Amino acid sequence: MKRLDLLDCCAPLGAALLADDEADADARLFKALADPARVKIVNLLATRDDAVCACEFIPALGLTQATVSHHLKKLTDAGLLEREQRGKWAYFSLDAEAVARLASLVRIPEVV
Amino acid sequence: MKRLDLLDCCAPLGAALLADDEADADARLFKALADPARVKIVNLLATRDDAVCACEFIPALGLTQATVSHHLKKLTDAGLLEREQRGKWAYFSLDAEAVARLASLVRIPEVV
DNA sequence: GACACGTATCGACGATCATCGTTACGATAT
DNA sequence: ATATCGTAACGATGATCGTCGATACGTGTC
Repeated sequence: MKRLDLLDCCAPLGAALLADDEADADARLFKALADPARVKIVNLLATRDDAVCACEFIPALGLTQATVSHHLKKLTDAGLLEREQRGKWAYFSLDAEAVARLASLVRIPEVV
Repeated sequence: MKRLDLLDCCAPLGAALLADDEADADARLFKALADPARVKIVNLLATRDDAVCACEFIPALGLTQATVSHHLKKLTDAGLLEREQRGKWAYFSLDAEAVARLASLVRIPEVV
C-alpha cells in the first residue's frame, strides 16, 4: 500500500487528535469495565449509599472468592473503586471523581 | 468458604441488580472501546461533522491496513459506527444513538 | 475482458485475560 | 500463642485479543 494513493481520496488530517497517552488512559478506563462481572460490581455499588463488603459480591456474582478479589483489584487499580479496611473485612465504594471523569469522557459535543 | 459466615457481616442483597444479559451488553460496549486505537478512531470521528474515509485512519493511527480494518469492524459490530460505501471507498461515522446509549450508561444517579 | 486499487478476511503469532485451587497474609477472638 | 476467618496473592490453564503478512473480494477504469 503506497501512501500517495491515499491522498487523492481523503481530506488531510484535521483538528485535535487525542495524544497517545490520553488514548491509552481512556482505553484503560474502558477496559476496567469490559467484563460483565465488573459491570455488575459497579452497578451494585451505584445502587448503594454506603460501602459494600467484599464478601457480598461472591454470592451476587456467582464467582469464586479468588475471582471476585481479582475483579475488585482491577477496578481499584483503575481508580474506579475505593477500598476501606474495617476490621477483617474489606469494604468497597465508588470513587465519585473517577465516575465523573468517565461521564465526561463519553460526552461527545457533536450530538449537541 | 461457608455461606453462613458471610451473613453476619454483610447486609442482605439489596435492590435492583443488573441482569446477566444486561451486564453482558454493557461490557460488550465498553470492550469495544477498551483499546487505544479504537478510542482514537471514535475521537477522530467526534471531531468531524461528516463521515471519514477508512484510509484516513491508517496514517492517523500508524497501524497496518489490516489492523485498522479489524478495529473498524469491531466498532461497527458493537453498533458504535456506521459504515457507508462510496465508490470503492468505505466511510465511517459515529452512530448517534449508540453514543447516547453509552452516555446514559455511565450516568450514575448516586452522584446527583 | 484485464488491470488497478481500496477494503475485508484468513492464518498465525505473541500477549493479555478470566477463572480457579491453593497458599499466604492480617485481623479478631479465645 | 493458637485458632479462626476474610482477603489477597501465587501458579496454572484455556480463551480471547492485537497485530501483521498474505490473500481474496469489490469497485471503478482502461
